[in-house]
Amino acid sequence: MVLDCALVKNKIPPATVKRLPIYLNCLGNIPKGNKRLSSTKLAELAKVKPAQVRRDLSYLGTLGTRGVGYEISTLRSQLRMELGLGQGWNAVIVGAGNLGTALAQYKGFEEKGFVIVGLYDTDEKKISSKITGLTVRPVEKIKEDFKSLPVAIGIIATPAEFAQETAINLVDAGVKSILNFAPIRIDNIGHVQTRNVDLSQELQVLSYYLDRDL
Amino acid sequence: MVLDCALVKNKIPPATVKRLPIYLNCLGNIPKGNKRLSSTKLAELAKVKPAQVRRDLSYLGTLGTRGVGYEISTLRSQLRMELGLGQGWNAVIVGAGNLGTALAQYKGFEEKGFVIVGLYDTDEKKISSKITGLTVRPVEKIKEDFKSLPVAIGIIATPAEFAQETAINLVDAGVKSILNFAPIRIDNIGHVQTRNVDLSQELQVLSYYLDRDL
DNA sequence: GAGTGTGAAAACATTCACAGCT
DNA sequence: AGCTGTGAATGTTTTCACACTC
Repeated sequence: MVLDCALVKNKIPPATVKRLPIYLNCLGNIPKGNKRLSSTKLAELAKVKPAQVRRDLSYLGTLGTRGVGYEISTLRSQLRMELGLGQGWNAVIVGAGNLGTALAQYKGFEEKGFVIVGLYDTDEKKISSKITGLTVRPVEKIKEDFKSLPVAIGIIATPAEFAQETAINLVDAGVKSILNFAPIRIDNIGHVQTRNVDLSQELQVLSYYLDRDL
Repeated sequence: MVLDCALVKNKIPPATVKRLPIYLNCLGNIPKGNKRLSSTKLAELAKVKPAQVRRDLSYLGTLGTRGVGYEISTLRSQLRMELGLGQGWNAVIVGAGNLGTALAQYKGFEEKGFVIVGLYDTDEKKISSKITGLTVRPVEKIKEDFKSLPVAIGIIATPAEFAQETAINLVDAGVKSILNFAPIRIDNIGHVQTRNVDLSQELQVLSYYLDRDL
C-alpha cells in the first residue's frame, strides 16, 4: 500500500488548469461594487458551460455558497494562490527586438503577478538602452546577474537560431521554467519545464476551420 | 435515416487539428535528402507517442506505407492542404506598435502560407511609415482597401481598449476570421470565428506547475 | 523485419440532473 | 427560490496491441 504522503497536492486536471487563468481574467473585468457572482454569470463571461465552472472551481476546494454563489474577492485570491501567482515571480526576457519589447510592455504580465526584472540582448546597439524602465544588458551577464537576484522564469524572444543556446544559458543560470516564443521547438532541459508558444499555430488552426465551418 | 451528404467532410477531432501545425513544423526542420520518416521518428520530434501520430494522420486518409513509413513531401502537402494553407491566405495586422511590428516580421507566417498584406494604425506618427516593406495605413481605410484586395484574416495587435471596435471594423470590412492578441477576450461576431491568444496565459499555466512538479 | 492502420480498452473531460444548503 | 457540489452518464482523446502490408 502506498503511503499517503501529506505533500501530495490534490491534482487539478490539466484541462482545468488551462481555464483558471481565463476565469481569473474574467474576474478582473467585473465592475467593482459587485461582490458575488454565480457560476452561470462566470460561465457566460468565460464562454463555457455553468457546470464546467462549478466542476473546475470545486477542484480548488469548496469556494462557493449554495444558493448564493461565489464571493468575487475570495475567488480571485484563491485562483491566484492556486496558480502560484501570489508571490510575484521574477522573469527575464532574452531578445530585445520587437517581440521582446512588446512582451516587456505587455500589460497582462505585471497584472498577473509576473515581474520582468531583466531584458537581455547580444546587439551592441541595444545594450544599455532603456525599455519600459529596464536597461538592456548583454546576455553574457545573465548568470552573474542571477546571483544577486534569482529569477524563476526565462522568456525567449530571440530569433529561432539563437533560441536553443539561450535556453541552455537560462537553465545554467538557474531558471525553473522557460517560455519560448521563438518559432522553433525547445525541449525540456533536465528538470526545467519548457513551454513553446508558436504565434502562427493559432493562425493555422483558424485556417483549418476557415473553409469548413458554415 | 440521415442522408449522407457528399459535402460532409470527414471531421477531424479538434485535438488532432491542434497538432497538425506541429507536425508540419517538424517536417520543416528535417534535413533535405531524407525522403521518408516513420511515426516513431515524427513522434519523437513532435513530443507525442507514435500511436498518436498514426491515429492523427489516419484521419487525413491513408498516407503512409505499411512497413515503410510516410513520404515526407507527400505528407507535407497533405498537411498543408488539410489545414487550408495551400492558397496563401491574405491577412492584415491592426496595430503597428511593438507587437504588431513583431508579428509583421514574424518568420512563421509567410512560411506557413499567410501573406500579410496590410498594416493599420491610428497614430498619425506611424501612418505612412514603412515596416518590412509594408506602409502603415490609417484604420479608416480598412473597408475601402478590402474592396480591391479581399482579406480573409484580421490580426488584432492593438491595446486592449481598442480591440473590440477593431474587431467590429474588421468584420464589417469582410474578414472571415480574427486572431486577437490584445489582452481582452473578443467574442465571435456573427459567423466570424475569433480566436484569442493571451500571451500571459501560458505563463500562468507555467506558474501553476512551477511549485508542484518535482 | 519494420512500420502502418485500426478495433478495443483505458483514461480523461464534459455535461446532465438533482440532492442539499442558504 | 436560487445556486452550489457532485454522482452518474455521456462524449472525447489517448494508448495498447496486433492484424496486415511492403
